[in-house]
Amino acid sequence: MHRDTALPVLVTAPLDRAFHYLEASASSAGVPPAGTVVEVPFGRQLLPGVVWPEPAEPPTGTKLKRMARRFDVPPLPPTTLDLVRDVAERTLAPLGSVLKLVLNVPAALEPEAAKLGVKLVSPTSGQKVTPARAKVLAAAADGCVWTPADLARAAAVGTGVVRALLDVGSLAPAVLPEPPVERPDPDRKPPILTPDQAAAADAVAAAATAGRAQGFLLEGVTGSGKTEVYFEAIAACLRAGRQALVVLPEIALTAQWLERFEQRFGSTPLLWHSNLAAGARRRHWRYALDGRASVVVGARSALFLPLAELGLVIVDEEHDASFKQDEGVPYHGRDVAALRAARAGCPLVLASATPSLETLARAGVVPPASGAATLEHLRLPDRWRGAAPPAIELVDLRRARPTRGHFLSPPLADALGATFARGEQSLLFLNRRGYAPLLVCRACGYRERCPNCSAWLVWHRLRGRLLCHHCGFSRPEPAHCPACGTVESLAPAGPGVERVAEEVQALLPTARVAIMTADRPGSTAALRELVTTTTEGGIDVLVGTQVLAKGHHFPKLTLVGVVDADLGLTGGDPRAGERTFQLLHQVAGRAGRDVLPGRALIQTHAPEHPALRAVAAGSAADFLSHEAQERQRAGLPPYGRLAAVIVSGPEQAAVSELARELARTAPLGDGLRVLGPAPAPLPLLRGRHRERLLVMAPLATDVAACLRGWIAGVRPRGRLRIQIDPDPESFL
DNA sequence: AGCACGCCGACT
DNA sequence: GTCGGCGTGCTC
Repeated sequence: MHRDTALPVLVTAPLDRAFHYLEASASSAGVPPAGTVVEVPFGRQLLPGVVWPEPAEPPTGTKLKRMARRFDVPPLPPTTLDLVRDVAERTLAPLGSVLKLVLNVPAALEPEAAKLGVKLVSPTSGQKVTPARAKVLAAAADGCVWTPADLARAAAVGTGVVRALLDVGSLAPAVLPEPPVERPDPDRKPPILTPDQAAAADAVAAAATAGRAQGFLLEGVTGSGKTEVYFEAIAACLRAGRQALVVLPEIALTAQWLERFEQRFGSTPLLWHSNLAAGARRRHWRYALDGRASVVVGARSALFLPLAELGLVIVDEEHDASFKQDEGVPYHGRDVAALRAARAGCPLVLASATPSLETLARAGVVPPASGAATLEHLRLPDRWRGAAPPAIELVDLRRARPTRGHFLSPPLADALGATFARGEQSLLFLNRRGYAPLLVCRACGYRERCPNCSAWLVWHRLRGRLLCHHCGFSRPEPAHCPACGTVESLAPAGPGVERVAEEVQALLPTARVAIMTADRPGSTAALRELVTTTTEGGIDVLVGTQVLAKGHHFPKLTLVGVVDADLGLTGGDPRAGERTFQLLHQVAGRAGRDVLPGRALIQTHAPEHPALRAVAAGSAADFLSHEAQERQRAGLPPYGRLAAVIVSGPEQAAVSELARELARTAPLGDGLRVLGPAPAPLPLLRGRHRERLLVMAPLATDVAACLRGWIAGVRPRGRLRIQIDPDPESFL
């Protein structure tokens, strides 16, 4: 007879501490270890949570509640609990919010409903055996448990026949065994590597085999064969009996990528992304935890899968801005990957053709931020199969002007015509959805703006609507000016992809032109189909946004046109130049990936901008060292710390007042500086006014701790919110 | 995050 | 007289 033990439980609510509970049932086997996944009554709801390792004093004078149940899954590994702590610490998010990222798989915790199949009982149970029934009985003669649908298909009959045999008792219900999880085979088809690839692969593989916590920057241009390198590192990790995790931008997770994996390893890896069906989600989460998953490939949320035997972490396209989460817990996938690898004591590979300045500094390519470089720099200098890099030219729009109301300069229009005439494909890149970024009244100058945001309404002509790209507000396109009433006076200003596609179609009436954006309705399937059509040569000119930059390989694509290279350079983002370089380099690299030589034309009003000159020269070295110097001088990341504090609320005056109060109470010392408040980049967003303070500090300062203390002293009243991003990537 | 409690304005 | 707005505080 022993007393109930009180155990601290961290619940998936935005709270920063554990609460105490009595064990689910006193008779259950042993005290649940830390990491045990439980369900507890919290307030008047039931929430999932984990038994938390930090011993804390149970509350006095309160009657403890009892846990509702223990879920039938293995305890979360200690490294996952460490990760929750690490991420909460760095992002200033409550522990419970981070835990929610791990446990955000409600179905995975529930016991699986046993799937029922059918199996043969007695082939000669005396019933009348029709030819169709005979076929089913023959198919089921192997004694295996079949799903009714599979059995009917194998016998080439309808499912009705199977049902009938169940009724007469020739077949009986039986529990379907779980399908075995495919294991990628590390020795299935090792590729022939170039000497550079082999050297890089050996370095990472050695670290994976030894279980060494070592970081690598794998740098190589598009087509240089980075994927083959980390496939070999994955193979080494598999041979060592550990799990490998590959994270890539959601959009780069394509069928092509999976095919390459399957060719190398003979089976597909475990997938993890936001559109996963509920059943697959459940299975994959459990396989990650129970060790049946040996290779997981996913978007940034895969970083929170509870992999117990992690032996390798790879971040592909590590520079990609989509690794940064801006809502909820503001984490950066690249940093979380580093934390995971460090906690697991395993190698980390950051791969990119255009690494971020942060990563270049850690690899010592530009001066390291503090002390020595920590990443080993692996380079793949050549394009795979010797394909030549595209010839990149800047088109100065101040000289080569498009005609009024058009957006393609004469050189780009000519190149499009010539490419089409040769039967080759072109790609036009413009990071702007819709037909035109705004409508202007020719009579009175009125412009349609969003009622909830400081933004113009974008005209989507194909949908016949005006849309706000920030809050989703939409209204039908007006027939007359809402201000002065003039009919048919609203004129589009500036280009979107729809308008550029229209211009191409007018220029090349017989060309097959398609628009590719990520937001199209029914996007995933439609997008995949468009990629297939294009690969097969069914499209001549593809006009699209950012989605075009990633992952696809179109053999006949030889011309890339960038309609407006200056879009990303406006605004005060200190990373604007770096971003522009990375994006344009990647887009230009889409041209001529196969035997045909590629060409890229980049239209700009600022051909002298260092980022654009670097793209044109195909060399980043000068630009990056210049960029590094600038950041060093300004004390910006990676040479200093930067955090954003955004105050928002429905009333401008209250927002201003709170922002000023924050500025007044800002902690001084430790070299910490607070700039602002100033209007945030979008001063009105979703009906909320926003002001921003920027915090800058030397690397040595624990900015998270300073922010914690500072914000704790200020109570936001009413509907005011204080939002902290300890590492703002985009400044929205 | 939920969810209750509690305190003030316009209705059957 | 009550219904319901949301500001405030708590959850073992």
